[in-house]
Amino acid sequence: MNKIRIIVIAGPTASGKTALGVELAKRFNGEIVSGDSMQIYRELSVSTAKPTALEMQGVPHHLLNIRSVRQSYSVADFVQDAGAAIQQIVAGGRLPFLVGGTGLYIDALIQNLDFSQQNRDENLRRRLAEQAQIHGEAYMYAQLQKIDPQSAAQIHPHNHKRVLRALEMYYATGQTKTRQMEQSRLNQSPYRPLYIGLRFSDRQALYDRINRRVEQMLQNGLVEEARMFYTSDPCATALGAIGCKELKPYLDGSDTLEHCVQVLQMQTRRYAKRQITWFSRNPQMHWLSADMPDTTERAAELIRQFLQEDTEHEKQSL
RNA sequence: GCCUCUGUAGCUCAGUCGGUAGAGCAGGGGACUGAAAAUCCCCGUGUCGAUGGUUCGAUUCCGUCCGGAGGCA
Repeated sequence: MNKIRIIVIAGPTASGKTALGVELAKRFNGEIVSGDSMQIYRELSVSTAKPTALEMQGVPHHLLNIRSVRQSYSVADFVQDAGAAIQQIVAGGRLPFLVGGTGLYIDALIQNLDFSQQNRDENLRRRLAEQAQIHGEAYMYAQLQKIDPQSAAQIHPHNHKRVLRALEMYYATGQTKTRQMEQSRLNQSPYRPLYIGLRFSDRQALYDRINRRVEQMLQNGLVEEARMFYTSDPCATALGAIGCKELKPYLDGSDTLEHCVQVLQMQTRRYAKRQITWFSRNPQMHWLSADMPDTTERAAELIRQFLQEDTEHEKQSL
């Protein structure tokens, strides 16, 4: 069975992924699947720099606005939703482009990590959190060390969220996280990806863009969006989004707008740094300078080669 | 003009009873399998404002100068 060809466009926030993705999709008869954990939310548009209808230029986009801020969402949902969207695109004879900055989502999809096991249990999670309250986090970590010493060794004792998650995985299924991950890795990926990454040789140039984009968001109605957001009963997932939470002190009247904006810019810069770290470890990434005039041409050339190689590969296997 | 306080990391400041210095924040690096825009880990050399003096030795004590803040005229 032939693998599905997919173009992945990754990079830190504000690096120009959206524009590049649209331009390339137009040239190669493509459609876009958003690889972004927050643009799925209808109520978050300005703060997530979600592409506007104008920016989309008629290119179909999948997985935008598919949830309300009240609904949680996770990698598992994404792998399923994105997989379905890609099937649909391919069935229509078009080339899928996965464009986004959520490294975990992208890797989980392309590597076909297995989330089919029912190892998630909200009630269990709540009980574990209560246990942690009563006995302390160190106690929970010790528990994990006994049950699954391998993952305990990989998780820092202070990373409570992951310690509890590893315990949840075990208690929900009777199998350790280590074991489940081993099995998940055995999965064959149905995809044949071409990774294109956008980067800046000068970190400051990226930071300048981030700072300016936040200013632009304010002009586009960021404060209003944040105000609405907090009246919409947002779930924990949405509450983690960068954008609204930094403006909360201003909305509450406990800080100035100016200072909140500075914090927002700072948080966005840090987020970009984490994204860079994540994508840097992908050995298959083809890095292009985001601020060069010929970036689109170089990306197009990579895709041409990629599609060509793939065709030859298919001929050989016939 | 006089008096007082002050000048130490990018910022806010500790500190050294004289043996060349350390916190917070910022920043940098890293990890990452069901909240990932989340969560977590690691990283502190800087003409101690400048210049003379005392001293074996000065960022620390003394003098002068320069910058900043406040007070009195």
